[in-house]
Amino acid sequence: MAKNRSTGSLNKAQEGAVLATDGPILIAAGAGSGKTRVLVHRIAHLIELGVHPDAILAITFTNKAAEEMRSRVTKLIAKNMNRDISSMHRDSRLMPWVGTFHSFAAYILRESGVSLGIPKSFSIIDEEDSLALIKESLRELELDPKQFEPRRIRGVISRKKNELETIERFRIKALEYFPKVVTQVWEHYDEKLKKSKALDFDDLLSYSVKLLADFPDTLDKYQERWKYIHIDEYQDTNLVQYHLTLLLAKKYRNICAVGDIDQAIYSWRGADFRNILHFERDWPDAKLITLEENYRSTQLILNAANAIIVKNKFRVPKNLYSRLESGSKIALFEAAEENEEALFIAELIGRLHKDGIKFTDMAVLYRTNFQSRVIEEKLLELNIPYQVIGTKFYERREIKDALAYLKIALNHDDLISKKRILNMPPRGIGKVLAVRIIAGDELSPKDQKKTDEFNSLIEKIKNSASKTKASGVIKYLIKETGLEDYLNDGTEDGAMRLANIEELVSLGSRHDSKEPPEGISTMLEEVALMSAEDTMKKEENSVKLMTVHAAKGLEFKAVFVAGLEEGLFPHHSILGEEMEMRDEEERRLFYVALTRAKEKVFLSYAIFRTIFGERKINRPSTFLFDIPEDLLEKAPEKIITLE
DNA sequence: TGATCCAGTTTTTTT
DNA sequence: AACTGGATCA
Repeated sequence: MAKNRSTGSLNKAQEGAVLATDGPILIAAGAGSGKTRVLVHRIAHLIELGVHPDAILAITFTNKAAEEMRSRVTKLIAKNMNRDISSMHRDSRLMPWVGTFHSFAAYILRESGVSLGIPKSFSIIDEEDSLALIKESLRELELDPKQFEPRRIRGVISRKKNELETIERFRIKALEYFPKVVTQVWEHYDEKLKKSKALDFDDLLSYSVKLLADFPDTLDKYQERWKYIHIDEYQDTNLVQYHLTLLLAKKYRNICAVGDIDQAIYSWRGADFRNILHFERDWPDAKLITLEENYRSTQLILNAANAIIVKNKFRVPKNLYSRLESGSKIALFEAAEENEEALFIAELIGRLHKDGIKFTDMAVLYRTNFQSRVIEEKLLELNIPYQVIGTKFYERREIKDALAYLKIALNHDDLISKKRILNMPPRGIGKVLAVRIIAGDELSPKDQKKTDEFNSLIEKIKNSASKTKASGVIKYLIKETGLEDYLNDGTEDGAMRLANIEELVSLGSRHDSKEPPEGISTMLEEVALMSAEDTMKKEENSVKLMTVHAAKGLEFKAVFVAGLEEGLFPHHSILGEEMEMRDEEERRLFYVALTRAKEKVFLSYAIFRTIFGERKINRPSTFLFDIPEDLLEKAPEKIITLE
C-alpha cells in the first residue's frame, strides 16, 4: 500500500500503461488496482512529453470522477513542473477536457450542432420530463396509457436511440401492433422535442454521432483537436458511446480504454461489455495490460469477491490479489425483519465509531433505493450522522421549477419548461388555459391579460439573465416570480424547499465569473447532467447510504451490504429475457459491493421484509452460499433487544 | 380554478 | 406505506 499510494512509484503493469502513450491500449483494471492513478499519471506524462493539454480528452463515468481526475492531474503536473496550481486553473486551455460522455456530447453539439439544425441554446430534458412528453403524446394519439405503459414505451425508444436506430428504419421493421404504436409515439415525441428545441439524454449521444458521421469537416476538427483519448469504465459503454469513441480516435489512433468486465453493471441501460472484448478486433495492434494487484482491500475480502465472480461464465479470467494482511472475517447477520437488520447496522456503526473508525469511512450499500428508509430511521434514533445518496438535487420539484424559468429565459421555445411554470407559483392559469396558451389559441381578454403578465415576467428574467451574473439572476427570479413568497408558507416543508433554492444560488455563484448569459447556461448544463452524488454537498463525518450502483468507483474502510435476500439481491425482475445474463450481472453487482471495502464487510439479510405494505418471507441470497465458510463469521450476538 | 379525496400503483439499478 | 393521477366539489 505504502508503495503505491506514496508519491511516485507505480508497479510494473501500471508503469507500462503510463508509458505506452502512442497507439491503442486496453487496460484491464481490476477493482482497486489503481486505474485512476494510472490515468492521472498517463495524462501528466503526456503533458510532460510536450503534448498540449488541450489535445487530451478523458471521458469518465460521472462528473465526480471527472472532477477528481482534473484535480489530481493538476496537482501532479504542478508538482512535476514546479508550477503554481492556481495559475493553471485560471487558464482552462492548460487542462485536458475531462467529463462524462453526456457532457462531452452536449459540448460538441453546442459548438457544432447547427449543422444538424440544433440551435446553440437547446434545452436538455431529464427522464421525468421525457416521460411526461411520452404521456402527452399518447394522449394526443388517443392511445390508452394502461394498454401502452408510458415507461415501457419510453424504454423502447431510449434503447433504440442508444442503438443508433432511427425512426425511419424502425418503422420498416415494425410489423406488429406494439412496435407500430411505438413508432407513432416516437415520432410524436421527437416532434415535441424539436418544437421545444430540446434534447433528451439519448439524443445528446446519438446526435453527436450523427454529427461526426455526416460532417467530415466537423469530425476532422475534433480529431485534430483531441489526439489523445481516454475512456474510463469502457465495459459500461453502449453502442452510441462506442461509435463516438471510434469516430474520434480513428484518425490518430491514440486511444486508451480502461475497464473491467467483472464490474459491468449497466447492461439494462444498453451498455455492452463486449465492447471491451472487441477492442482487439477494432485495434489489432492494441497493447493489452492487466492490473491485478489490488491496493484497496484485504486478501480475505478479495478471496470472498473472487469466489463470487469465478461463478460467472462471461468473463476473462483474472485473479485479483492483495498484499494487505488478511484482516478480519466477513460478518454475516440474520435479522428477523428489516427493522432488526437496520438496528444491527446502526448499532454496529456506533460501535465501530467508538473504536475509532470515522463515520466518513463507513457506507451502507443496498440493491434498491427504498431500502434506505428503515436504515435512516435507526440511524436517526441512534444519533448517527448520515447522508443518503439518492434523489438528485435537480430532481427536487422546487429546483426544477426555478431551473425551468432559467431554461425559458435562454430558450424561448422550451414548451416543456413553460408548461411546468405557467402556474407555478399559482397565478390563475389552470389546466384548460395552460393548454390553450401552449396551443396558441385565441384567448378571452381576461386570459390574455394573465398570459401577458406571464410573458413579461419571462421577459424580465431574460433581461436579467443577459446582464446579471448567474447567482444574481437566480436571486432575482426567486423574488420576482413569487416563488419565495409561495414557499415561505410557514411550514417546515416550505422552509426546506426554500433552503434548497438558496443552495441553487450558491451553486450559481460558482459561475459568477463568466459573462452574463454564459454563467447561467453552463450551470444549467452542469445541473442537467449531474448524478446524485455529484450534487451532494460534501458532509464530512457522515455515514453514506447508497445503492451499489452509486457506490461504483468508491471505497470505504467498512462496508455494510444490506438486504441480501433471494429476490432482492440478486434482484428477480419479471423481465425474463436473457435470464442468465441478468443473473451474471447481479453477481457482478455483488462483486462490486464487496470490493468497495478496505478492511471490513458486514453482510445482512432479513427473513421478513415489508414491500408495498406487504409482509414477505425471504430466503437468504444465493450469493451468501458462494462465500467460503472460513471467510465468514456468523451472526454476531444481538446487540440491542427489540421493543 | 384549485382544493380535497380516493383508487390504483409503485421499486431495480442512472447519465 | 407513500405517491400519483383522476374525479368530485366549492
